[in-house]
Order: sequence, then structure tokens, then C-alpha cells
Amino acid sequence: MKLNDKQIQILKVAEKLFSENGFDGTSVRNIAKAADINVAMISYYFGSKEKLLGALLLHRTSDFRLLAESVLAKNTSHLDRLDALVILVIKRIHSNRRIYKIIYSEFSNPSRNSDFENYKKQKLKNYKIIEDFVRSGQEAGVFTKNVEISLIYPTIFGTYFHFYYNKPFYAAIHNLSEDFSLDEFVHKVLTPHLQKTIKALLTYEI
Amino acid sequence: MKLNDKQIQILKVAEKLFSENGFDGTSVRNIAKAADINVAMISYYFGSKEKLLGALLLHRTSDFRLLAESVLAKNTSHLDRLDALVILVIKRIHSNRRIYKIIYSEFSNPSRNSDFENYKKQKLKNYKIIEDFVRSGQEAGVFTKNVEISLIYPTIFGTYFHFYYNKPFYAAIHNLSEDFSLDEFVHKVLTPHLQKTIKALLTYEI
DNA sequence: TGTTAAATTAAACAAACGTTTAATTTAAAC
DNA sequence: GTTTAAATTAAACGTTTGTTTAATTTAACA
Repeated sequence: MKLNDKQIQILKVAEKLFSENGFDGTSVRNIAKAADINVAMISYYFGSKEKLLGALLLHRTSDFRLLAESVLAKNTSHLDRLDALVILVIKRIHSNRRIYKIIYSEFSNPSRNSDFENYKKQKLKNYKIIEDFVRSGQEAGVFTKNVEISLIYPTIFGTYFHFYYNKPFYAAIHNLSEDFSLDEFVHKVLTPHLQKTIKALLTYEI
Repeated sequence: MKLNDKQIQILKVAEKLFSENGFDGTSVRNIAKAADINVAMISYYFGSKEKLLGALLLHRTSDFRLLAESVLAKNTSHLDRLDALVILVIKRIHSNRRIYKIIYSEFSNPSRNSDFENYKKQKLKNYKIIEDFVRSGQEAGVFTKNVEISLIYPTIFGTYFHFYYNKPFYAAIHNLSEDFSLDEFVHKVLTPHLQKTIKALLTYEI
């Protein structure tokens, strides 16, 4: 599906509003006003509000898989590659956080079951990659055996999003101003925490 | 605020629908129909839809703090108390998962800033409890020093919710049927994973 | 410059929204 | 049994919702 500049502009605005106010909390008139276009343009270009969401997901969920594979194919130690993978995953989540927030909100919504098939397939492929990597590390004797591999991604994703959702709360804990640099916190605090957590998990005896 | 049976019945239905379809995705008519009452009863009893949400949060968020303090005051090792705390936290999240999902969805919604003051205060108190406990463990030489304490709760909460939000996906990974026992998975897989993760994090050298 | 298709608009649509009204039923108190 | 307040109802309120219509403007091409 080819998108022109105007369509991309609409998607950008929709992404912002959906992630801030939810799908149901955002009206097509909100989007039209923020994008400075006529309401009818949304139906004209995308057909419906639901299809707009579908187009948005399709437009954003490009391939994480290739990046992960190239990181894990490097000729460094398992622990170094694990560190690099955690960095990659968090970078990915962080730059696409708005989209992921929408997916989180709408994925479990029974009335919006469709449009998520691509997302599911992609997620399964990504799981297989980390599963293979961890098993190779276990065979090499670097990682311990008794690890619930399927819960590694949830630990990374979940920690990021719980922090992100409760940002003002954690800003208060760290005595940061309300408009503290999210990028810096993610880079300097959250990423090392998760690198350490996952490494610890995979090397912890009993 | 005293609530009669009918009000509690309405809150129960509202909790279910809010957590399934979101606040904006649930109409007062949806609630009325599911609770088998007249629409006007919601305004009659609670004043408005927003105040219904407020009443729901107030009705559910009772004191986790006392439970946590009694667990941590036990005369066992730091690692044992840590295990017990993780169990308590997950039990708490699990039994209140619907409410937490609503809080997650609405807490970051700028148009719903109010009604969350109690939640914030409670969260800060809970943080202080685990902070004191970890510091005492560090002074006793059981836990390592270089730990981002503020990210321990997010790791537990986040992992649970990422799993919970993507339940069908993880059911597929584990070759479980669609109606597999969530309770059992949380108890037998998720809890040990998080116990291990947090223990590993707090004892991991460098 | 005239033709044609795409882009854009204001207006209208029916349906659904949260809330209020005013009338009626229920149930408790005296 | 009468009184009184609470509970419950159907109907209507004015908005807002997503979408469509039909008319107009824009822009590209011959």
C-alpha cells in the first residue's frame, strides 16, 4: 500500500492521539483537527477509523527480526551478544513506544481481534530467535538450564512499559523534574538495569 | 462511603467491562444491560460515569502495605523474605488484575488525571517498604549494592502484565489450549521465573 | 485552454453517547 | 391503612460519534 504525504501526516497525528487517549478516546474529528484536514479525508483515504488503525500498524511494524539476527550472528561472547540484544530490544520498544502502547491497549480488546495477525506472526518469529540463542548459550555452558525462555521478552517489554506508564511516579522517586529526559533515563538507568537483570537470570545457579 | 448490594453489583459489572473494553469503550448502557438495571441507576447511585470509576478504584484499592510489612517482618533470611514478597506481590496483582488493567489504561490518560491521588500515595508507600528491605539486605551483605531499586516493582508488575496482555500468544508458545488455567500458569511458571529473576538481580556480582 | 480526475469542503446522516426529567412502583415507618 | 422517602422506570435531552453525500476547488495533462 503506497501512502502519500498527506496520509502519512494523518497517521502520524493518529499515532500520537491514539497513544495518548486510546482508540475509543480519540474521535476522527480530533484527528482531523490536529492534522488540519477535513474529517471526510479520513474516510476518503482509509475507508474507516478501524482501517486507519490497521494502516498505522502496518506502516510501523517493520522487521525487527533482521536486526536481531545480525546482532546475534556476531562473533562475540554470549554475554556480550545478550547485552547487545537487550540494547536493541529496548531501543526498538522505546522508538516505537506509541505504537506498542496502542497495541497493548487494543490487542486484548475482543472487539478488535482483526488487524493483529501480522503482529502475532512477527512476535512468534522473534521468540524463536531468542529461544535459539539461549539454547546455544546453554549448550556452550554459559547460560544455566532452568530458565523460562518465554518470559524473557515479557520481562524486558513489561519493565519498560510499567515504567513508561507510570513515568510521573518514577520521576518523583528519582527527584526528577516533570519534563526530565526520558531518553536519558531509558539509556542510563533502565537499559543497564535490564541488561543486568537478564544476564543475572541466565547465569544464576539454582 | 457505604455501598449497598446493588451498587456493588454495578461496580462488579463495570470492572469487568472496563477491563475488557476500556473506559471509553464501555458505555453506561453496556453496564446497565449487563447488570440488568436501568441506565438511570448509574447516575442515581454514582452521579456520573467518571465518579463510578472513582468509586470502583476506591472500593478495590485496599491496603497492600500491611500485608507486605508483615511478610518482611518475619524472622527468616533475606532471600526467603524476598521470595515471600514476590509471591505476595504477584498474588496481589493477579487477584486485582482487572483493576490494575484499568489503572494502567487510564492513569496515563491526561483527561483522567484526578481520582488517582490515592493510588499514587499508596504506590509511594509501597516503594519505601521494598527500598528499606533491600537496603537492610545490602547492609547485611546478602544483596549486592549496584541495584536500581526503583525498577524492581516495574520488573514484577511489567512482566506479569506483558504476559497477561499477550496471554493468547504465550498460550500458543507453550502449546496450551485457549482456555488453559491462568491461575496455574501464574503460580507454576510466572512466579518461579520472577522469584528467580529478582533474586538473581539482587545477588549478581557486577 | 478545455477536459478530467483527484482532492477538498461544508453539510447532513443516523446512531450512540452521558445525563436528566418526571412519573411510577416499592417498601419501610408510623 | 396512610404517609413518606427511596428505588426504579421509560422517555427525552442535547452532544458527539463515524460516515456519507453532493458540490466545489485544485491540479495535471492534452
